[in-house]
Amino acid sequence: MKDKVTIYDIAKALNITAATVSRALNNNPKISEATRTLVLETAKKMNYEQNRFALALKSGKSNNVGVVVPFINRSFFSSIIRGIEEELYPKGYHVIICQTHEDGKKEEETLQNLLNAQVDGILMSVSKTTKSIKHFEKVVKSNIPLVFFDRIKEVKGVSSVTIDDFKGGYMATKHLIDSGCTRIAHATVDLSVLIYKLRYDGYRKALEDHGIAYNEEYLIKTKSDIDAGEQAIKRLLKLKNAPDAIFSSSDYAALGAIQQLHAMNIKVPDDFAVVGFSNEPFTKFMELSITTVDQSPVEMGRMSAKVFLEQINENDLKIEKKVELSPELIVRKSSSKLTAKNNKQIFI
Amino acid sequence: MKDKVTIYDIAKALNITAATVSRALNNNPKISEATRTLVLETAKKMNYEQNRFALALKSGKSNNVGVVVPFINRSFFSSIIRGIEEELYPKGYHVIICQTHEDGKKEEETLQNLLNAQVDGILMSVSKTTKSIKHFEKVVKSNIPLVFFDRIKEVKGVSSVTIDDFKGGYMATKHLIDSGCTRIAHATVDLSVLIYKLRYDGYRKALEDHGIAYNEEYLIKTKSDIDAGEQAIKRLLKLKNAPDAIFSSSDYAALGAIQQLHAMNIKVPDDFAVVGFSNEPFTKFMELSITTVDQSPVEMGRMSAKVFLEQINENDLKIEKKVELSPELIVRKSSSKLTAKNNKQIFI
DNA sequence: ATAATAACTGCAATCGATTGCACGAAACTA
DNA sequence: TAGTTTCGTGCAATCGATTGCAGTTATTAT
Repeated sequence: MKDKVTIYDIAKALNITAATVSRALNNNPKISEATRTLVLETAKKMNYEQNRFALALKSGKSNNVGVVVPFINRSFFSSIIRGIEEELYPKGYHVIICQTHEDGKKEEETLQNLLNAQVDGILMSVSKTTKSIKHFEKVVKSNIPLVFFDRIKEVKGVSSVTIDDFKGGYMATKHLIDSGCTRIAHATVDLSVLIYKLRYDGYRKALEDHGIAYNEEYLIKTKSDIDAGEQAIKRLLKLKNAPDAIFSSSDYAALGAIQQLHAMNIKVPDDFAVVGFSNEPFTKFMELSITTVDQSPVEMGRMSAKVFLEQINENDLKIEKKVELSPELIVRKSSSKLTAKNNKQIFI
Repeated sequence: MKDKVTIYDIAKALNITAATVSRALNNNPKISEATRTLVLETAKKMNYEQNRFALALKSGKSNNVGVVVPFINRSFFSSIIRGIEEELYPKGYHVIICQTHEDGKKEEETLQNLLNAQVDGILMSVSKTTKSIKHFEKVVKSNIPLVFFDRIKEVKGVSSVTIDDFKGGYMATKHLIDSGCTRIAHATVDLSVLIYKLRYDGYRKALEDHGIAYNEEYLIKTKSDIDAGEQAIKRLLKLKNAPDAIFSSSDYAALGAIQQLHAMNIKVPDDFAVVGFSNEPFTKFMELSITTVDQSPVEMGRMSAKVFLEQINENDLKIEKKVELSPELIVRKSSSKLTAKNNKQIFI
C-alpha cells in the first residue's frame, strides 16, 4: 500500500538532506544533538525502517547467516538451529536454513549458493559423504567466517564447536563397566567420521583403563536406524562368547537392539545392558527408557553462534577457535542394574 | 579475495555497455542472438553471479520467504519446514526461519521484521496465544502472500493448508468405538484454538453417529505434556462411571496417560485404550506403541510452499486458497484390542 | 576586529542491476 | 532514391543508504 518511508522522505519533511538524516540515524558525532533528536523523532513518527538491501548493496554485508545441516527435522539438528536462532535473531541476523541430505554434492552447491547470497557467515555440520574440503577453503578465502558444529573437518581458518565425543564414549563404557558388565560390544556407524571414531576411541580407552581386553568381534558397524540395531544383536548373540552389554553410537540402533533383545527374551538391563548416544527424545519416553549421552544441542547452537559473533568482531585477527562442550551421561533403565555401583551420574 | 564480477566487468571485457549485458542475461528479445551468446559465454567464463541485493533493491523482491513457527525443534514443525525448504529451494528461494515460542507479542514483532526484510511471502503457523489479527492484516495490506499452515485464523486474503482435524478426531473416536470402547474420554488442549476445537467436534460427532451419549465429565483440558496426561487419568478414574478409553489431542498427554495407567496397574489396551494425535516419532518407538493420527507434516510443508508459489504467479487475482489434507489413522498397540473388529486401518 | 578553528550540513559519487527513451544503422517499401 | 520501419545498443535515471570532501556558519583566539 503506502510506499516505504526512506531517509529522503524524512529529509524532505525536515528540509534537510538525506545525508544528514543518515548520519543522525547512525549517531555520527558530526551531527548536532538538536537535529539528531529531531531526525530520530520524525523517523519514529513516520515509521521509518532501514532498507536492508540498500544497506547490503552498499556495505556488502547482508546480516544473514547460512546454517547448513544434513536434515533439519532431526531432533539434534533442529535443536542446534534453535540455539543459533535464539542467539542471532536478537542481534539482527536472519538465519537461512539449508539441508544437504548427507549429500556431499548438495553441500558444495549449497555453500556456493550461500556465498552468492553474500551471507555474513556460515555455520554448519559436515555431511557424512563429504570427502573434499575445497568448498570449505573457498569459503575461507572469501573471507567470511565458517564455523563447524558437531561434525567437523580439519580446515585451516575454520572454527568449530563440538562435544567431547571421546569423553562421551568413555563415560558410556565406564558406566557399563561400573554396572558389572565385562563383555561390552560397541555399535559404531562409520569410523571414518570423526565423531564416531572418537566415541570408539573413548570406548577402547575405558576398556583398557579397566583391564578389559578389546575384542574385535564385539565391534559392529551399523547404520543409524532401528533395523541395524536388531541385526547387530542377532549377530552378536551368535558369538561363542556373547557380550553382555552394548554401547551404541546411535540411539536408534540402541532402540533396535533393545527390541531385538526383547524378542529373544533376554532381560534388559539385567542380562544385557544398553547405552545409546544423542539423547533423542524417544529414549526418555520409552517404557524401558534408554541410557544415553546428551549433547546439549541447543547449547551447542548458541555456542556456535557466539563463536561466529566473535569472529565477526575481531575482523583483523583470524584466529580459529575450537570449543569443546562436555557431554553428559544420562542414566536410565536400559542400563540400571540393581547390582550396579551407586555412581554420581544423572538420573532423568 | 577477488572482487565479485559484475555486469560492468563483462561489459568492459566485451566493449559494450552494462545495459546490453543485463538484457542479454535476461533473454531480452531486443538483443541479437550473436551478442546474447557472446555475453552468456563470457559471463560463464568470468564466473559471473548476479548480485541478489542490487536486484532486490531495484525490484523490491528479495527471493526470501519467511517461515514462522512456535518452535523449530518440534518434530511436527521441523518436518513442515523441511517440506517447505525442499519445494522452495530449487526455485531459488531462501527460507528465513523464525520462532515465536507461542508468544503472540513475539509473533507480531517477527512479522514486522519479515515485512521489513521485504520477504516475498510468509508461511506460518499461528501461535496459541495470538488473539488479534491486525498484524496479519498488515501483511495482507502490504500485498505479500501470507499462508497459514496447520494453525490458522480467519483472515481475509490469507490462504491456508490444514489437515482435516474434524475427520482426524472422528476417525480416532470411531476407531475406539469399533474396538468396543463405550465410555470414551477426550483430552483437549484449548478449545479456543481451532484445530483442537475441530478434533473435539469430530469426537462429538463420532459418538453421536454411534448412539453414544456425550458425557461432559469425560472432557478434560490438559496441557500438551506428559504430566498433564497423568493428571487427566487420575481425575478420570475417580469418576463413578470411569471411562474405558481416551482420545487425546496430544501425543504427549496420551503418553502420560499410558504411563499413569501402568502405574495404576490398568492394562492398556485391554482395560483402557488410548489414542493420541500427531504421530510424534516416539509414539512409534514405544514398547507399547501408541495409536495416533498422522498429519504428514512434510507434505503439508510442500503444499504450503506450492500454494505460496501459486499466489505469487497469479499476481492479479488475489483468491485465497484453502487446502485441506486428509489425516491418517495409524493403529498401534495402545488401542489394538483382540476383541476389535478388523477394520481396514493402517498398522505400522 | 580579523584570522583561525571548530562544528554542522550539503553535494555528489557509489554499490549492481534494470529499463524507458533515444539514437544510429540496416532493411524495407513505394 | 527518399522515406519509413525495424533492430540492436547506448545513455542515464532509479532503487535507498552511506561517506569523503567541500562549503557554510558559528565560535574562539589573538
